[in-house]
Amino acid sequence: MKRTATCGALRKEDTGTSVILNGWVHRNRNHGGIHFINLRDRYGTTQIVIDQDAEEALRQQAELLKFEYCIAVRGVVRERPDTMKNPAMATGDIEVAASEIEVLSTCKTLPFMIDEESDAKEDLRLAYRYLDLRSEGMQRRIRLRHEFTFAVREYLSREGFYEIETPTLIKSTPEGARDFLVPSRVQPGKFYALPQSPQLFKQILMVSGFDKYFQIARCYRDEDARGDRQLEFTQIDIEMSFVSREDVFRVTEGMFGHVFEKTLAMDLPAAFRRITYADAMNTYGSDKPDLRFDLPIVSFDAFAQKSSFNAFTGALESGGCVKALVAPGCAGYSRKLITELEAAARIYKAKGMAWMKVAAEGFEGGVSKFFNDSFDDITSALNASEGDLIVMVADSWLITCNALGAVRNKLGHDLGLADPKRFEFCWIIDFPLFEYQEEEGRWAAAHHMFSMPQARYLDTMEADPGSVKGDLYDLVLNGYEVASGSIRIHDPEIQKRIFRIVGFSEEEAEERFGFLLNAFSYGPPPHGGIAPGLDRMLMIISEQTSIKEVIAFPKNSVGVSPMDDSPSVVDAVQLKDLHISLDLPDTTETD
RNA sequence: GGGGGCGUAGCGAAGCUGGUUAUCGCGCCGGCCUGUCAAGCCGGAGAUCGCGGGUUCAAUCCCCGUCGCUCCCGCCA
Repeated sequence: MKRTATCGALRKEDTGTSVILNGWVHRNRNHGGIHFINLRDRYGTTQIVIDQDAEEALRQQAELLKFEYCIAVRGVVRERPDTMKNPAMATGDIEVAASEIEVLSTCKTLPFMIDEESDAKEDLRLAYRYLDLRSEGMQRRIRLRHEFTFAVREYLSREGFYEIETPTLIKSTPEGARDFLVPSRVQPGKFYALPQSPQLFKQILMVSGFDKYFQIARCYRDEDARGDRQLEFTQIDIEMSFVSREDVFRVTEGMFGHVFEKTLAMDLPAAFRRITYADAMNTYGSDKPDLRFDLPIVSFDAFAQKSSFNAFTGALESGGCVKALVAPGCAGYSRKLITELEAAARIYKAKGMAWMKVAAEGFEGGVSKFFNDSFDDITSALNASEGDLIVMVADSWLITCNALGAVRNKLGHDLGLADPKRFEFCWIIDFPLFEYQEEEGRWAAAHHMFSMPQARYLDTMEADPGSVKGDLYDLVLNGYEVASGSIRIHDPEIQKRIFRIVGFSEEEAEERFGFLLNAFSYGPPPHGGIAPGLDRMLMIISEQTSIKEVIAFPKNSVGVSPMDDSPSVVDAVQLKDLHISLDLPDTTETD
């Protein structure tokens, strides 16, 4: 019995039609005389009825149907009596009166119920992912993922971009994240790496003249997972020639505008807000600020300076800073709640968090005695009023920013200021090009070595690497970094200078990136690009906090796929073919 | 590498400053039931309380170790 309609299709207008439906038994309700089955497929759910006057054989058959049996039903569409309509169901005006049922396959007792969202533990869901994917929530998110990538392809193709595939077996480049390695059988002792991104290849495609490129590209990074990070993930990789940052921004904004309209029926602003890295850190304590709420961080240096509070003056003397954050209406916070806020600050290495409550006539509690002299000046500088809680951190600039940024995020969350239905994009620009590696005592590329320094720093780059801003940018959405990109270096002389600053010898550069540098000696065009993370983006717009919810077959937090049990031990024969011998730690099980 | 949380029937949870037969909901099995849509009612089966060791007259509960999962810090050019 091949289906003539899907389980989401039938409406009042189909009354009287004879149909065949195929699907899974979602619910089965037997009332003795009358029998209801909710039949489910990708498209929806339709109520099947076996009436009291149906043939005895059919009624007995219905009795035997269990959860998730895959069945075919022949029947006639009929409108439900008015009082029996279900407005919560798309097909709730009708039902199908069954005349024949065929069991296509049976189903064992389920390890967990197929509900809208499963409440089973994640590992169990992943072990039975094929069942978990039947849930309404997973079905909806996988469909959203399809629609999203479809809209991306639609927009970029229309803008003249070519989708070009790049290899997934490539040369290992030790910079950046750890590579996943793939041994070569034919070349004993040699390894391919899986790409961390198509970075070098897309730049080479620019040299080849494909001046607008994109790819929905799988990337691999052998680093520990996080809620928003998976060791295997997908990015929308984009690169363009003869462009400036403005062109990359325009395409990205246009693309997401199109995608949000198509997938969420939502209008985005034509251009996204821009914040410099320094401003983002100073005001929001993060280079990926959540702009759905304000809660700005304010400098407290001036008040700290003239106070007699040693923890603050000490931080200033050692070159640090003091910053404050107003928690609106939180003067009633208990010691316990304040300690929880402090814990958020401590995660990011703050040694402590000072606080005081704003009362009508002065500060109360915590460190108030040091600052009551400046009550009016402080409340006006911080825009604080009675009933607020002021929290402060004194430390190095970076620790202070990060710590208060964490407190800000916690407050935004706890006070319900972060509306999950709002999507606040912003560009973070003017990133430093280099960062100093304390342990190694050298400068390193903050992003990667192929990003262009901004023109005004070209003369002073070697003299003061720390001050150099790159033509680098991130796209941030609701507190997550969702894309990162830059204008690349196409001038071999500038590239050589960058290598020198990060302590990369010409031999080393030649060994690792020789093919790229060589390509760049054959008329490379100026170019730049960006790479939005598809999974993370989908996670945010589907209001999830785990990236696993938008990936059909994700790995768990330790890189295992409980369904197919990868990674796994392999045959000695396979290893021998690959010229590999194992040197395992004692504790490792090898089955 | 480090820190927090969790592990009790097929699933989700409760219990535990140590004490008879380990509780509840869902699912499963049997019965009843003519309009439900998380159907309802009655009955039943199902748990070496993650694993190992220790303390104790007595351990699901306390202690030590270990394994697994989960979130976070580090890491992620």
